[in-house]
This record gives sequence, C-alpha cells and structure tokens, in this order.
Amino acid sequence: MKRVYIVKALSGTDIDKEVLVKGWVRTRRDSKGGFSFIELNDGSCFRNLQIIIDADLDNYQNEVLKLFPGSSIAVKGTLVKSQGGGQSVEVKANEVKVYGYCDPEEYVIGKQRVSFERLREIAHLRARTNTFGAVTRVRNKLAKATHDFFQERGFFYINTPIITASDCEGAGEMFRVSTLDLSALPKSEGRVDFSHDFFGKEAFLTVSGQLEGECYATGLGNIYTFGPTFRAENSNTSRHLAEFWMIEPEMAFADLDDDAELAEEYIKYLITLVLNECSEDMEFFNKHIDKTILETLHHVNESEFMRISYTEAIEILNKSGQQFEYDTIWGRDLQTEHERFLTEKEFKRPVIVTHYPREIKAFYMKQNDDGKTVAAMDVLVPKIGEIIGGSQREDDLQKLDARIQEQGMSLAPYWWYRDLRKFGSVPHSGFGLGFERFVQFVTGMDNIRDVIPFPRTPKSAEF
RNA sequence: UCCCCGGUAGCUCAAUGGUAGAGUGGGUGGCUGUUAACCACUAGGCUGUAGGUUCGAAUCCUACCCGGGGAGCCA
Repeated sequence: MKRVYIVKALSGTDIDKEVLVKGWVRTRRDSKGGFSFIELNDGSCFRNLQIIIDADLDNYQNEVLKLFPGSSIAVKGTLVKSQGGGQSVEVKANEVKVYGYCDPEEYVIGKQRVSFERLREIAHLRARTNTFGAVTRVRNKLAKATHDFFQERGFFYINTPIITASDCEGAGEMFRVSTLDLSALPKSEGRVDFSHDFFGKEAFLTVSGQLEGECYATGLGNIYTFGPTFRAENSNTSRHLAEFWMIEPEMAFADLDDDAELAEEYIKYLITLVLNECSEDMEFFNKHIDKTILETLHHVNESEFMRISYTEAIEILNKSGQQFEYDTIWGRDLQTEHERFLTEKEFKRPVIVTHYPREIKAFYMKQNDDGKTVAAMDVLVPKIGEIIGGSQREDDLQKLDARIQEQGMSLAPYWWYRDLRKFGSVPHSGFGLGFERFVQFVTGMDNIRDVIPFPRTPKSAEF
C-alpha cells in the first residue's frame, strides 16, 4: 500500500478510503472510553492528522501507550469524517506500526514550550517543531519562487565560484582557504609563501559572485546566481550570518532604473507566492510570531516602493525633527536608525534610496555625471532595514581604473574584470538580495539564526 | 569589536544576604470524542566555571565561558 502524505490526507479527497500515513507523534491523549488520540505530523504541512486508535488493537497496551512526542510510526486505517471539533477528517487506525520510540525524559521537544535560544543548541531536532517546520516550508517556496521569477524573465541561472583566488572582491573580511600545515608554514623573507599552497596563491571563500556574474551577463544578457556567501566579519546581530545565501541578478543593457524595477517586481513576486502557497504557515506566523506580518506583506505588495535619492533622504532626515544618535550630514552613510526611520515612519513602505556619495560606495559602481555620486541603490524594508544592495556598474574603463587606483588598489588582479570594459562594454546593473533576510522579512522571525537550518556565526559552528 | 542584560529542576521562569519555589514535561491513580485535555499525588537542583567578601552567598565583588538585545560592518 502506498503511503499518502498528511497534507493529502487532510484534503479529504480519500474520504472513507483506506490510507497509509507515516510520521512523528506530536501528542497522544488517552480516553478511558477505550481508545487514544494521536496527532501525527509528517512535515508535509503545518497541520497534524488526528489518529483514533482503539484499545482493541493488538499492540495497544504494549506499544501504542508507549508512544510519546517524537516517536515515529506508520498507521494504516480509514480516513473518516471527524466526530470531534477542531478537524474535519481523521484516521481510524486498523494497524499501528512503531518505527522508533522516543524517551520523554530525555527528549526536549515535547509538548512544553522551548525557547528559540535553546532550540539553536539542538538545531538537529528543531525541524520537528511547528515554527521550524513553517520556516522551512516558506524558505523552500521562496527558493522555488526565485528560480521561477528569473526563469520566466529569461535570466540564466549560473554558478559562480565559491573559492576565489583573488582577494580583490573588497566586501569585507574573508575566510581563508588553505591546505598549508598551520604549524609549519612555508616562509619566504619572513612572510608566508603561498606559492606552496593548493592554488599557488592566497585563496578565500567568496563574499559575492557579482564580478563573475558580470562576466556572464555581458555574454548571455541576463543571469542570476543563488548560492552560499561567506563573510568573516565579527558581526553579532540578529541580521548577520558568517555563511548565508545570496541571490545576485545581473542584467546587460540595463541602468539603475531597470535595476530598481527588477528589485521591486522580485520582492512582490516572492510575497505574492508565499501568501498564496503558504497560507497555513503564514497564519501561524501571524498568530504567534508577528501579529502584523500578514498586514505588512499585503501592504508592501499593494504599495509602490518609494524611490528617493540619497540627497533627498538626507534632506528629509534633517527636516524630520527626529532626534538621531548619528548626525545626518551629506557624505556620511545612512545609519540603521536613519534607514528604519525612512521605511517605518516617514514612508511606511519599502524605500529605494539611490545615488549615494561615491566615497562611501564600492569601486565598481557607475559614476554619475555630477562627479559626486554613484548609481547605487539600497532597498530598505520595515524591521529588517537593508535587504538589497545594488548598482549600475561602471562600464567606462578609464573611470573604473581611476576608482580602483583612488582606493589604493592595484589594477593587475582586476585584469579580467577590466577586460569586460575593454571588449564591447555595455551598461549593466545588478543587485544582491540576502536570502535569509528575506525569509526573516516574510516570516516575521526576529533572529536570522532561526531562518537557516544550521546557522554559522562567530564562535558557533556546531552541527 | 564596543555597550547593556542574562545563565537557578528536562523545559519556561520566580526567589536580591538567612534551610531553593511555581508552572510545564515525566511517573502513579482518577475522569473524559479528546485536541495547550482535565483533577489528585509524586520524583526531580553542589543555582554557568574559578576565585574572593561574609558567621552565612542563587543573591555582593573579580576574572573567564556561554547566551540574548543594541551598535558598527553589511545582504
């Protein structure tokens, strides 16, 4: 007999038929009326399936009564209309097979409340909770929707390298990749001689696939990457991970406006899909995690994202009458408090801030004609702050070279990146979206460590 | 990395200088088409680690470890 998933069983299409379901016991309630109730969950959906187990079953005394939360079982029975409230269908068991028992004295994830902090310490088991089941299903849909969105628009999915042998990505601290014996490093003139290392030079984990992405965009038109990204920054916040997933589209023949338009469409596409396809999980988040999350997502979907320049943002902040810890002076980067004011108080919707001062932005960003700003954009959303960072890329070789040198870097390692400007250069743009930050935004989960299965953060890489 | 807060029963927390408590989960008994089930009884703790102050420390002090919130860096 073929197993049916609980999501299918609950749909009721097999009513009055014999079904086989398998899953993990969430709770068991015994009735002295001569039977027990078991709530079974198999991960296929948020809801549990109620199983009615008659005391007449052969293994009732010896096995069924020993089923505690976490136990794994298979149930053969008839899917019937439920006599009780709370659920429309249930299974009247004819046969219960136990795969594995679960000792309630030792097993932490029982019926009692367990904090997210504690669950992080037992991350190998937290997938069995309501919250992490819901987060995982939503995260999965967001990944699928990401591919759908870009594929529908003719973007090619490419895989950029995870190991990068050029330390020129310039987006913060990197993790070193090496096969050298740390206790006996080869030295040359007092410094480590990386010519003996695996790649014959220093190597790191990628902090962005953008530069490689540009190479393919300027051949295939539109591409996107969706892969792991590593930052060795000692960041200890609810919005940072040392290992996270990033989506980076790159478009040839596209300027900053096209970029912003794509970002807005993409975000709305993801929200729409989650609202439509994860309604049970989203109702859970709205009830137990963030009581405004559904309202917020609907609101974001219906509103046009506010677009303002950095210069306008500074003016608005200065005129707001709001007291900030950090001054808002043209030329300084916007602080978290400024960003949150703009998106949460001033406009109450996502805000795309564009054209930042060139001094505070990366070398590869397109320099504007004013000589002061670059064609950069940050997409800010309520609660999370910056969720997307992007720009039109500098496509003029002279200007690119000047910027590289201004920042005290040498041109040589960028030879291949510069070639893109030498041979058939085109205007092009792209952005990076932090996947976990988006999962946070959509679910209302407070801590980014709870929207990725096994978080890596400073001093923490268990599992 | 900086600032602030915390670490007490399996879990969630109380007890702020005087014999360490509740809820919940577990066990036992009762009751019931139950659904965070309910009622009664019961077991369960060198109070993160190492020092110090004190007649006496979960409580005060110092250091360290771990966790959380905020900031910086960013996605």
